[in-house]
Amino acid sequence: MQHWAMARRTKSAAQQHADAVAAYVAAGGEESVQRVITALYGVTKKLDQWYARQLADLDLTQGEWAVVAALAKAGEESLTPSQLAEHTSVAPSSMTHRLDKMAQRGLVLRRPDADNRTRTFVSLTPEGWDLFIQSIRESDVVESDVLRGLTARERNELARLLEGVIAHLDDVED
Amino acid sequence: MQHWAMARRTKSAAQQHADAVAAYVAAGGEESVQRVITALYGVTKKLDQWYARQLADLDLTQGEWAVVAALAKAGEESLTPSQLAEHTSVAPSSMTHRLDKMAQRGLVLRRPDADNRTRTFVSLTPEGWDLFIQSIRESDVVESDVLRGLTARERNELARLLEGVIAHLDDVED
DNA sequence: ACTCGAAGGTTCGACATCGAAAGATTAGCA
DNA sequence: TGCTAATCTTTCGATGTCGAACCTTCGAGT
Repeated sequence: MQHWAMARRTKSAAQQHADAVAAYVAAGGEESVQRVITALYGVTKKLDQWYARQLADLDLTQGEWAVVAALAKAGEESLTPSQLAEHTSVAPSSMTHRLDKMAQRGLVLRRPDADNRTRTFVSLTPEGWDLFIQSIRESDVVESDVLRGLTARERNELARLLEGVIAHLDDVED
Repeated sequence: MQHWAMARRTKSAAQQHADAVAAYVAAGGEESVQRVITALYGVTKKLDQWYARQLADLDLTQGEWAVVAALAKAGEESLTPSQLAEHTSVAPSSMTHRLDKMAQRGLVLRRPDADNRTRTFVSLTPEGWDLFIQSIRESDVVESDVLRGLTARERNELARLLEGVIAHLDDVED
């Protein structure tokens, strides 16, 4: 048996995680910190891969989905293109063409602000809402699957800890 | 006091998290799942914003950093452009120009494989390693700051739970 | 009322990324 | 050996994103 036969095997997610943490710690990172941060990105990477496939099925871009989700989270309130750019981490100039495409497809609606004519309001159409709801339901299945290694108790504990991190997020130096 | 005076205020990270979970649950997602997944992305979003600033200081692209990190994780072994594309979630064709730029800058080194002349090995130069180590040390400071809302015990518990999720990641249907 | 600076959205040129196809090499097999 | 399929990298045309400049409109101060 030749050693290189195994050298090119695909590594498990756990092994990749361990390798990454080892590299970060070797470079001077603190272990408990790197374990958490690396694990966080390990999980989101796997989720992102699945989302990419789901979005391809819906013929949606990652960025277009971000717009739908941001508008859905805003509920009844409309958002401006600038606010959408901020929420979806993109340059305002990029939002113009994105909204053009989405409006043409009937997912969003642009409406001028009567009080301030430099401003434009964007909102979800019923089709946009349908897309959002359908997507969330499909995602929920996979997300549950990703978390199935945890008991209900552990899942709640995980949520509690992460929300504890979020609670202090605004205090972090920008 | 007018109600709209507060309507445009920037929301706290915790409030944004709560809004997002509410929207997902309203759309049919299961609450405990959505709390975890949403919190996960809430934390990484904040981290991504900080990384973006740090990378801008180093005059590095997100994608270029991903290449440096992937090579560092591989340790002494070299990786091929295809493997790098796989690891950094990018099309192989995109890797060509990226490596061109990085090689010209002296961060990576392209070396032909003597055994298989269609293949090319890529490795970090000493300058690339320096960049990696410097970056990790700077990141570690902010990452620690992000996690400072947790006690040492909680941080270990968080790492344990996330690693539990990762352990089952390979079983998830692709 | 007038001016000037700020804010919001869009246009523009430059560049990164993508998928498809090409080019080169290797491995399998008759 | 010779043929074919597979693998790996690169090239190419199309598209999305970015930062800067531009245009319009609002608001504050005189």
